[in-house]
Amino acid sequence: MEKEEELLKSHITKHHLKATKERSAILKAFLDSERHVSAEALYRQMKDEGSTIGLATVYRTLNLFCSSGLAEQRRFGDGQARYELTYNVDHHDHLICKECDLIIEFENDEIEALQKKVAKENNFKVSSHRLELYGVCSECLKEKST
Amino acid sequence: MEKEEELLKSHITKHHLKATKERSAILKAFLDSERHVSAEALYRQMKDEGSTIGLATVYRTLNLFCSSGLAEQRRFGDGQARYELTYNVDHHDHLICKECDLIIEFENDEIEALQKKVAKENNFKVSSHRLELYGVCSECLKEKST
DNA sequence: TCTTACTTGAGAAGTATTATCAAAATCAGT
DNA sequence: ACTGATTTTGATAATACTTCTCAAGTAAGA
Repeated sequence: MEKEEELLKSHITKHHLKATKERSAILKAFLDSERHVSAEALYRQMKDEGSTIGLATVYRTLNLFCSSGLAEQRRFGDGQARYELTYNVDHHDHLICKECDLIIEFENDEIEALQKKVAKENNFKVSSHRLELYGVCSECLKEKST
Repeated sequence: MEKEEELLKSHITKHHLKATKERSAILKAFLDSERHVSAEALYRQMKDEGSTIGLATVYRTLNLFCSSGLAEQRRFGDGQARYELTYNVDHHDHLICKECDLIIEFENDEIEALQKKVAKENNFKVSSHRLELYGVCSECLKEKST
């Protein structure tokens, strides 16, 4: 059994929830999907492969992943929430291309350290943060110059 | 006439729009409101003071403020968009208390510089960015410990 | 196996925001 | 100030995304 599956199972047991085939199927599809997938996109992807699982269940299950620590919800400007696997993944931030929706992840320890400093100066206990840089990626910049 | 009023007027003239009493009233209320006000909150605030301006017009006008460079739209996790005056205000980021919704603004040039560096390394042309730290403010921390 | 409690799919409902449209208001040119 | 063209307005419908509701189905534990 994969580690993600184990984590989900332990969360399910701990909270007196139930292991269902729908949840396994959605986890499998989620692990298979591209990072930053939306509920709608995951639903379509599964449907195209013959699944009959409803959209509401996909939403419910993605939220379950978030509460079990497997995933995190992100929102980048466009209305849709996106979900990304965070288990065993270091914290990172995002560069988002407004032309082609490319999302690049990056890590920067110096920025993290400065954030901690700012929080301390304001007597804040920070539980999460997000940093997003919006702009145009190199590919789209090339296209624009032609 | 205040500077903000002038800026709005020049945007209106430039784009062949019309100066209306509704727009003046909303601008006045906006300048008077707390920072990071939502459309709904601004609408209620005005209504409570006797205004009969519709919610749709408040939304439209806040968007107008954004395109004229007076304001910027922000989204902090909860579904609502918030608007903040940006004219003559330096760029800044936010600390958000999840307990009491307190929002603290801060500026940090070192972080800004590091962001530029990251963008450069990824050949990104950044047009905007946002950094938000979510957590618990000092007041709420105090309350929790009692 | 039985019972209880959780989960499911379908569609209704909710939330935040934008679109539609007829009536009213503003602007530019006289 | 008058007029006509164009924009703006308020009310409400529509939209987009997500959660809720509920009856029927299913898993877990005694």
